[in-house]
Amino acid sequence: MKGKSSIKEISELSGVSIATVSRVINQNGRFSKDTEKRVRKVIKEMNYQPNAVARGLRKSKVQAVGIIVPDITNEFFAQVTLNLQNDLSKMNYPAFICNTREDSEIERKNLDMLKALQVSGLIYISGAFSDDKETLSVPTVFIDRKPPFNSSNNHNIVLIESDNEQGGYLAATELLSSGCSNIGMITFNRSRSTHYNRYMGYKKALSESGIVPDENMVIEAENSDPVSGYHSFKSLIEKNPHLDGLFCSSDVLAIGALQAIHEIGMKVPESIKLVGFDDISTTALPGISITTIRQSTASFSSIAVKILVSMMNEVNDEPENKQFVLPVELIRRKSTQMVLTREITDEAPL
Amino acid sequence: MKGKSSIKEISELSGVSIATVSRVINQNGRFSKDTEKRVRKVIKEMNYQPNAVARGLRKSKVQAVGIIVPDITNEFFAQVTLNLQNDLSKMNYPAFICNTREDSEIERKNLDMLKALQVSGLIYISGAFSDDKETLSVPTVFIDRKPPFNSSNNHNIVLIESDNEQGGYLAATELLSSGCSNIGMITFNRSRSTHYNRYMGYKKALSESGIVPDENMVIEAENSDPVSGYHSFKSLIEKNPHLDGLFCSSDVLAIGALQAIHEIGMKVPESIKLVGFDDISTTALPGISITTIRQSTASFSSIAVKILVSMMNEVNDEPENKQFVLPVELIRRKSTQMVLTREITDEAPL
DNA sequence: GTGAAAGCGCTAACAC
DNA sequence: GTGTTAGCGCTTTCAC
Repeated sequence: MKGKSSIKEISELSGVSIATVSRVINQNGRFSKDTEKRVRKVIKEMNYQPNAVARGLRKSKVQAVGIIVPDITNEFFAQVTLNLQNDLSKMNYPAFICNTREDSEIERKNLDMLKALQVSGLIYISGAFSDDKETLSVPTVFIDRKPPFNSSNNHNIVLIESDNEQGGYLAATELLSSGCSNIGMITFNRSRSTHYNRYMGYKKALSESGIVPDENMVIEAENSDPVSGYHSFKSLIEKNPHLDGLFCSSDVLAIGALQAIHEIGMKVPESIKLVGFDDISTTALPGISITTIRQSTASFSSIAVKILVSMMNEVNDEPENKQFVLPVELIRRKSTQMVLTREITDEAPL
Repeated sequence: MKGKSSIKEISELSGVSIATVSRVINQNGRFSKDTEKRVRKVIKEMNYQPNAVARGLRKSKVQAVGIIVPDITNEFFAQVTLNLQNDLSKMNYPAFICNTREDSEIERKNLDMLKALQVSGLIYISGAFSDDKETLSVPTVFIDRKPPFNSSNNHNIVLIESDNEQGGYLAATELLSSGCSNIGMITFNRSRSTHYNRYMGYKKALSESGIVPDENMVIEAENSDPVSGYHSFKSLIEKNPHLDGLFCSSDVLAIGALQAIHEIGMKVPESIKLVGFDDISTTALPGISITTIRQSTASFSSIAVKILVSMMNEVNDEPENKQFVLPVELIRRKSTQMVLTREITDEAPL
C-alpha cells in the first residue's frame, strides 16, 4: 500500500526478475503479454512508483527540466512559466523554476544546481546567458530573447520569439491611423533583441507614413516596471509637450505612463493615445483599457516543450538550429479609440 | 576543465581514496589539513561538482524541495514563491515549483512526481491538500492556509500565516475611523481559514463599534480575480445603495471593485472608501492608491525556509507542531483618506 | 521471453 | 587519519 516499494519487491511478488519488471515499466525489450499483465497488477496493488533518482543515476540524466526566468513577479513571465510548467507536467517532466533577477551570479549558481541535478533539458526565458564560453551540455530552448552568442559556437540553438518588429509596427500604425501625429516611445534596454526589434518596428511605421523618427521622442526606461514608465513619461512629455501618441515597449511601462498621463491632466484617448505590449491582465480592466500587442504565450510554451522533449528523447543530438517567430496580434481597446463626440468619458458606463 | 569528473577521478588525482574525498566535500569524518588542501585544489582545478543524483540515491533523498502553489500568475503568490526560491537557493536547495491551479488532480500528480524525485521537503502555499489519508512522508511547511486535516493525524505540522483576523479588523476599523457607516465586504471562499478569518475580523470591528453586521452587505466572490471583484461590487451596490465603505478580502478583488465604482459614477474616497488585502504593486500606483493590509511575505519565506531546512537536516523528525501567526500592517493610501475640502481630486499632482 | 550481473557516483560502516 | 567495500534502485548488456 505504501509507495515505498522497489523494483526488487515487485519482481519477487510477481515471480519474475527485476530485469523483466524494468522492461515492462519502460515498454522496451520483450516480454509476454501474460507477464506484463501480472507485473502491472502487482505494481498497481503495491502502488509502486519507480525511483526517478535511481533511474537518473543509471541514465546519467534525470527526467526533469530547468526553467530560467528573470522574474516571475512580472505577469508576462509568470504566464509563460505557468504554461511551460503545465505542458511539461503533461509529459511527465517536473520543472525547476529558477528566478535570476537578471543577476548573472544567480544565474550561474542556478545553472550549477541544475547541472548537479542532471536535468535533461533547459528552457531560458529572456535569459542573459552571459556565459559565452560555456557550451550547452543539455538540450536548451531559448524563449523571447536571442542569446548573445558569438555565432561560431552556435550549434544546436532553438529560439522561440514573437515577431517583435511586427508588434512595434502594428502599435505605431494603430496610433497613426487613429490620428496621432506626434508619437513617442518608451523602450527598455534596446541592447536586447526583444526590445530593439519593437523599436525598429515603431520607426519603420513612422518612416513609411512620411514621418522622420526623432530620437528625442524616444526614451529608454531604467527598469521594466510601472515606476520607470511613470518617470519616463514625465521626462518625455517635458521634452515633447505636443505628444499625442505613445507606444510603450511593455504593458508595465504603459501602466506607469498612464498614471503620469492622468496626473498631468491629460486624458486617454482624448488628448493622448496609448499602446502597450504583452496584453497582461491589468490592461484589460475596464477604466484602464489599454490597447496592446498580444504575444501568444501559449504557443511559446507548446512549441518549446514539444521541441525540447524531442531533443531530450531522441538520440538525435544533431544540430537542429531552429528559429521560430510567432505572429503577434493587436488588441484594440479604448486607449486608441477615435474620439468623435463627447460620448466617451471616464464616467460613461461600459 | 569540464565539470564532468567524478569523485573517483578526484581521488586519483589527489592521491587519496574516494572516501577521503567524500569526507572533505561533506566536512564530516576526519582528515588532515594537508589532505584537505590537496583535495580542494584538485576539485577546484577540475571544476568538480558532486553528482547530486548519486548522492540522492545513496541517501534516499535529494537535496531539493517542492513548492506547491495555486497560481504564480497571482502577484501575491508569485512574490511568496520568489522569496522562497531565493532563500532556498541560498541554502543550496533548488526548488521545484508546482502550480496546481487549485486542481486536486494536478496537485496529486505533482506530488507523485516530487515523491519520485525524492525531494527532501515540501512547502504548501495556500494548498488544498485534500488528501486527508495521505501521511506526509517528508518534512512539510504550510504557508497562508491551514490544511484541512482531521486533528487526529496532525503530528508534525508547521503552519505559517498572517494574522488574518487582525487584518480584517484593521481594515474595517480604518473604514470606520475615516467616517464610513455602511461598510460592505467582498470575501472569497470563506471555507478557507485565510478568508474566513479576515471576515471574522471585519465583523468584530463592526460589532465593537456598535454596528450589527449585516450578511446582506457581504458577498462572496466566485474567484480571486479583478473580474469577480467587479461583478461582486455591482451586485453589492445594487442591494446596498448607501454603501460608503468597502473591504475586499484581496487586492485583486479590490481592483475589480474599483473599476465598477468608477463606472457607476462613484468616487473614491469621496463617495466610498476602499480597503484591500495583500499590498500588491498595483494598489500602490498613483491614481489607484488603495489602502490595504500588507502581509510580510518576506517573513513567510524566511521562517518557512529556516524551519524546513532544520527539519530536513536534523534527524529530529520529532513532532514539532508549530504555528506562526505573523503581524499584518495597514498601509494607508488615498482610498481611505478623509475628505475635508476639495483639495483632493483626480487631477491633483502627487 | 527471461534472468544474472555489472555498474551509474556517492556515502557510511568498518577496518587498520 | 585514511582506505576498502557494500550497497542505494535502476537500466542494460549478455547469456540462454
